[in-house]
Amino acid sequence: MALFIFKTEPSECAFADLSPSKPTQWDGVANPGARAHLRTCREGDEVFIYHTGDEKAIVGLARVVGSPYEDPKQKGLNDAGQPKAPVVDLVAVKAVPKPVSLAAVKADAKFKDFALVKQARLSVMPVPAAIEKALRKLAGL
DNA sequence: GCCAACGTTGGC
DNA sequence: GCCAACGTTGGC
Repeated sequence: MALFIFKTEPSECAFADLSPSKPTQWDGVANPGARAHLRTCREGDEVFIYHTGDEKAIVGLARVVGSPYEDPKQKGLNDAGQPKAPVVDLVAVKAVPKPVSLAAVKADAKFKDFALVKQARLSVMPVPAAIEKALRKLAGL
């Protein structure tokens, strides 16, 4: 079971907009690297929702429902025969007890190679197994 | 197929 | 509001 981080503008699709029961389609991912990560999502994977903008913090935990599929608004396959614009459905699990700010992640040397601080403009990324525990702990999970 | 110019994201 | 990072586009 994998853990991911999805970044979002809270004004676009905030964690609070996700429902615990009715899956929300997570679309609009354009960056090729982010899309590649999105294609690796599987049923039951967990997703930290990170708010950009003024908050800059991991605020919630969600869960992947089903498998990635083609964005109905952008159909088509890439060269590898995969959906060109993959989307996944998410349901809310819960708000994290302790939001993890970007500043807190940056301040901890354990996370210095983490994509969240290293790679700008990546809106979907996996959380490496090596730091998963530390990140969960920071979030109070 | 290279690379300069441009656009967008997102932190500061 | 600025600017660094980085993807994309288009001229050659």
